[in-house]
Amino acid sequence: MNKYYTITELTREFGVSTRTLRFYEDEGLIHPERRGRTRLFRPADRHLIKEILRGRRIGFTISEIREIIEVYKDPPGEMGQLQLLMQKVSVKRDDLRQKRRDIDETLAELDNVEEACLTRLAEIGVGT
Amino acid sequence: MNKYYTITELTREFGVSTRTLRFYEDEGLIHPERRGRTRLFRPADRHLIKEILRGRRIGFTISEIREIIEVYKDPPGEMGQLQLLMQKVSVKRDDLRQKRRDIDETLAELDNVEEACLTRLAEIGVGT
DNA sequence: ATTTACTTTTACGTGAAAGTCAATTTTAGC
DNA sequence: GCTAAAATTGACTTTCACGTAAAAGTAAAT
Repeated sequence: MNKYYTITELTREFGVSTRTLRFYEDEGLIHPERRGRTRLFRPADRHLIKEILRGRRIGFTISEIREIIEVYKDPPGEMGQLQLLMQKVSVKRDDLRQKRRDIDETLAELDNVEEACLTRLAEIGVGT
Repeated sequence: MNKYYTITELTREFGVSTRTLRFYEDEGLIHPERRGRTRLFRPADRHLIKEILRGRRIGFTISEIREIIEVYKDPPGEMGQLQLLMQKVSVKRDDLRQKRRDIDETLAELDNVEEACLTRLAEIGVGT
């Protein structure tokens, strides 16, 4: 047992290229095992990839993602580092909340666009 | 009356560079007036910039933003175009909803990180 | 008149995040 | 054991969204 995934299985599941996953490894985001030179991805890697892609979708940079991952791996033991981290968390939180507002506003605008479309369609529809 | 803004006024207000605003003009997102060669921004331009930056924050590309702006300027009169547009709107909406979920999940994770930090701080605090 | 503070255009540069291509292995299926 | 499919590395290329530097024009204040 102890399931392994090949790289292409994961590229298919997540809709990314092999280059992308290798890139993430080069960048130190994931550390798949090896059998010879071939990468073997464990469920934990798969899960991590999922989180990386989520971070990517909301606009985190690779190094921001790496930073978060490393905090999970080993949270800083030193006082100053901890405080710095907490500041960053706070900034990120504000950033994400702003993004949420932006999204909500944009969703509302999309509703407007759609309504305008429907109106237009009705006009045209009647005319023909 | 009829207020004008200079380019640096706006860069200061929005925290972007002059290069950015000129770039947006090159890309056809804004069309400030001119006195001689100097750009004069009207309130409408200012408002548009605000929307551009909002689009940017949630990860729209320049051409996506341009597309939205042009829809506002003149909504397509042709049936096929309208339907295409509505499809795009629908896709965008799904995309934004996904992003909102991503954000909520990440906010929850940030809470975890913060709690871990606080726990750590307490441990260290007690020890010293 | 000169300084100071902006503003302009043109053009090349940059960093992030991959994409693409080529030239080898490696592995799996028979 | 062979061959086709899959995986590897490495180098080069691309796209996006500006940054940066140079050279020059404008405008108001001193």
